[in-house]
Amino acid sequence: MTVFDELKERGLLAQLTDEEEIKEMINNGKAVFYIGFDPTADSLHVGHFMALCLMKRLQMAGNKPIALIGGGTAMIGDPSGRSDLRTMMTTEMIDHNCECFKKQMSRFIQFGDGGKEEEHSRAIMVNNADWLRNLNYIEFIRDIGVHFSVNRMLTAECYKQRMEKGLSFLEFNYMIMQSYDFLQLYEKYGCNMQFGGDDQWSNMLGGTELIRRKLGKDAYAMTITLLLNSEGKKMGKTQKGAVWLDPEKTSPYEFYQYWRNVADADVVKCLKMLTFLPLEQIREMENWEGSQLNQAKEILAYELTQLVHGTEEADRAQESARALFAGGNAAEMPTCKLTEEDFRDGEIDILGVLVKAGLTASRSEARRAVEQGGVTVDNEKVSDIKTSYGQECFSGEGIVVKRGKKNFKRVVM
RNA sequence: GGGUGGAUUCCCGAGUGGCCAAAGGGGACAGACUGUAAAUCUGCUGCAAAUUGCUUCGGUGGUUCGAAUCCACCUCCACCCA
Repeated sequence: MTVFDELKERGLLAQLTDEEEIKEMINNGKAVFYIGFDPTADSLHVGHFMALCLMKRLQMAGNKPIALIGGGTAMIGDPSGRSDLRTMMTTEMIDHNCECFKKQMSRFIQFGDGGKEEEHSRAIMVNNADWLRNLNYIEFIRDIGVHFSVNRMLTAECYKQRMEKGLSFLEFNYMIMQSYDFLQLYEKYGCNMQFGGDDQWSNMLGGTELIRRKLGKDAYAMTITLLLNSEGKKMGKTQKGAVWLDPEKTSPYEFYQYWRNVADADVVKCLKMLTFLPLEQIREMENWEGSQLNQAKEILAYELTQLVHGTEEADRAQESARALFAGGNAAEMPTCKLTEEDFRDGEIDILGVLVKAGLTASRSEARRAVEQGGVTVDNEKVSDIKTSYGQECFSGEGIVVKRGKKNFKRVVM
């Protein structure tokens, strides 16, 4: 099966400028493509992960990836899919985030050192801060700005949405910056394709048009389907925020649990779009129903955790989850350590334990959880908010505190 | 630059002198039912030493016994005119 067919079958392709041409190029390893990542946070998230997987798939087919870090575009902020102005980030923050991105990306994609001997498909990483931050305004608008029609830009979906809520001139320029990136990469590295999330479509078209007008050359763009759940919301978000790839921000266990808990309707889609499991195997799972789907969820969770955090972490996460939900006691469990200071007169009450363990945000919330019967200690329901524990309870194995069905913490001293 | 309408708790949105920690909805969380799913029903949703106290309604200052609510100035946003 060719890469193109595989991508298509997995439901990853959304919009393409020229299907035949793109097919031919990527199937034969002739593409030099780029995907841009704006460093708006200090870790990559699931959305980026999809893009990285796409990069990997194309790289395996012999195409050359360019990972573009948007140290310049992040200074502006992409208005696409946003209902309001992004908070402006300082240059220091952006640069810090760029560093974090670089580290994380190197885990997924093989980068070359730019040496002459290396194979064509080694990836390169560039930062658009290098050419965007020092632009000369007058020169730039004469040279590049002249090729953009405001009338046309305003009809782009991403701006249309903002016509209601307001759009600043700063953000309005985002599309031009991104288009300019494409032009730069085309000239410097012969980059002939751009891939990205479907919300980037208009920005990407801006680039292909700019290249045509400026150089008279053809360049292509293709978007990947946004990963939406059955309710039409972006996946990879929890109420606490995004599901991060950084283990410090989202632990492997939490990461595993996120996927373990996806809705029935979304499992197969996720398997197809996010994992590298062979399609035949996934097709088989498509016929699974009812509680059998639970198995598919376990596979999904394991596969993804492995891809992101490695086999060892995936095993540990899976083991913990199995043990905990089977009612047993797991060796591997998120653990919290108490210190002398947490005790008053040698004791700590249940509310204190919940807060310390990070299972509730405040004592009030802890109180509510207990009052509603949502708290268990070593599988015994705690119903009195005044319940207290002496230091000796936390020695050795400690105690396992559970809030709700899915939040566990071992508490030791 | 001129005019008009706005800013309320996670979000939407009521409230226009005390009965307001602030209606209603959404979301989140917890319970029942389940399959660590969905749907449904119930509870709950500022903080705390908890029948009470404290902090909150864009910001600062003021009027008042008492302000989310009235006044002044400021900041930000949308719309109309230039």
